[in-house]
Amino acid sequence: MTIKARITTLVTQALLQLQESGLLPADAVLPPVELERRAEASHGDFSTAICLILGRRLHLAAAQLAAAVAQRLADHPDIERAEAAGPGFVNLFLKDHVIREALIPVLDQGPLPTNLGRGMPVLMEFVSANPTGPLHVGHGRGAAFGATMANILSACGYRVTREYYINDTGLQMDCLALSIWLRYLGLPAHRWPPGLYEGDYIEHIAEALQHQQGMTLRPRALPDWSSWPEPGSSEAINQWLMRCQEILGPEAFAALRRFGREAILTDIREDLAAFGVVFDEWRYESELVACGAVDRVLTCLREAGQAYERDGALWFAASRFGDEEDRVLRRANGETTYFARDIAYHLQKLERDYQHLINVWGADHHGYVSRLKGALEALGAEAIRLEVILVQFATMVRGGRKISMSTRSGTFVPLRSFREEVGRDAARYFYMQRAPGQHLEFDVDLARSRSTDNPVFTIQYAHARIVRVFEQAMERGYAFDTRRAAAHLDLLQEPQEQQVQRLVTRYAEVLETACMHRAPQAVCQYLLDLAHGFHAWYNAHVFLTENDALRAARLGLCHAVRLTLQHGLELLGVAAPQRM
RNA sequence: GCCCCGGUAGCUCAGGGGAUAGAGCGUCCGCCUCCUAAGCGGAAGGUCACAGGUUCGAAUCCUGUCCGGGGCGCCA
Repeated sequence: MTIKARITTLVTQALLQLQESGLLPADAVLPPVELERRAEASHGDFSTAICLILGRRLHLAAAQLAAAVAQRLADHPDIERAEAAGPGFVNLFLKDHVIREALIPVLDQGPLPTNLGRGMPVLMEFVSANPTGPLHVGHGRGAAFGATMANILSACGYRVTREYYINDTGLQMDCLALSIWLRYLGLPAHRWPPGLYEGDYIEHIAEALQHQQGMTLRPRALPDWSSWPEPGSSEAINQWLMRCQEILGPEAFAALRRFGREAILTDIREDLAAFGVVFDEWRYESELVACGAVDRVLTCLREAGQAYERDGALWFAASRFGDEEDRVLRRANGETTYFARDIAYHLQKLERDYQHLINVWGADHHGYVSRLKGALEALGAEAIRLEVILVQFATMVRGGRKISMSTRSGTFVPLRSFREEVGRDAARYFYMQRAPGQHLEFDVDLARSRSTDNPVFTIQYAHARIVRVFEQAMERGYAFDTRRAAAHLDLLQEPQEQQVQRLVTRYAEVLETACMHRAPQAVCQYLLDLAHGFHAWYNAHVFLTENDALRAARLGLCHAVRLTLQHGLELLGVAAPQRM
């Protein structure tokens, strides 16, 4: 239990006592007590506006209520001082022993996991980039956010499964196969129909294909490209695809598609692993299609009267569920749309043993959310269990110049080169510094700087410094044990070490806040605060003093800080270096 | 045209009905005989875009306006 939860209970009990004593009406329904941490030291460790809220609801004088609450709490052994302030706030100052008692378990085991989630199984889907090319920096933000959020949920007692959904059916995969084949046959890209995939990676895959298959996918006579449909025409891609499939035959074409898919997935997997992002499940859309799940969904929607035929296509009545217009499920050519397959996928997700689903999507999908939820509702599924977190795009700034990212503009900075440029640690941290729903401006130069300008460096440096302190202690023959440290924590009376102790014991609250609000940026901010608190302390006082008891206590607090930094950095996917 | 996100310190952004609005960077002034000065302390810096409204109380909620970013396919 966090200190905050404990004190919240105390305040609630005080209010109940006021009800018993008649100061508050016995039949009043008490709103949940909320405690605030305020920056202002004179506002104590916690402050609450509960009396203002009650005063308004029950038409009572808030200041008098606050005084009564403060009076009830003042004698509690955990409370140093309780005072009514301003128009009706109650400010609470904790006894030092409350902080110390919360600190002692951290000395032994590091920060303890909280149990907010009570083991609830959660499926978290993120990245899920189409296997048509390497990841770019836009995917990087989703990857960093998904991985970090999953870590935080997990640290807060949820049972999290991390899933990557592979969109490996549909037109885009056909285009990938065609692109590889054209490159393999040596046709220069400027003669391809526009909309196909170019780039070095296509060439590498074509080379690998040749390496593996030789020239077996080459027709006896090279196609006379000039007789193929004009690349610029609107139907060029479809016609080129048809010709390609005629030449290769369905099986070879399918094999080509799989080859391209696996090559790209291998690349994506390696890229993510190097970014510290690991998945538990990789699900193929093609398997969903193969097992008939998509067809079943279409049948169900039709039977439910929520789908109809028009212009040769099958439509979902999305407008009945708050969408602007109805949406196509199956095209006139018989192909199902991405939308139809995604309904099947999410229906299947809901049927698996998860109580809650979280999707991390790029902000460009925002219009898609209501449509998907509508379809799930139409099928009688609990769409409410699906939570979609939209991650806004990131802008890169290098040398004062913006490099804008957009799906359409085609300015893709590959995640790999970006990661190699700024380093994994800075990349992961900077991506998480801002709320997911906010546009992010990524300062590449700042992320690269190896100085105090850079928050991730400040934090890592604090960790490395503590490691160094312990090395020095060893060299001087000072033994360290946590029990001795725990026994002398009461000697830590300097303002900086008081501050650091409070920061350390606040960590669990920060995690719970970050978890509930889906706000990993709170962890970044906290770690920076803790690092600053530590550096200030380090600068003001010598830890390795001659005084055995004081030294033990200071080393103990150092140790707790280090374990907390390490824990937080691990959640963010950032290294906690031994030295710098 | 419709939809989403935003406008808070010079810059990048937290906060998102409650007290004197915060952090990092930048600027200015200080601090090493000492465990990493890759550090620390202090100062200056604000009409929370604008106008109405709700409220005992609005940066926060509502409406409108202006400005910026993004999205709107029988692609995925």
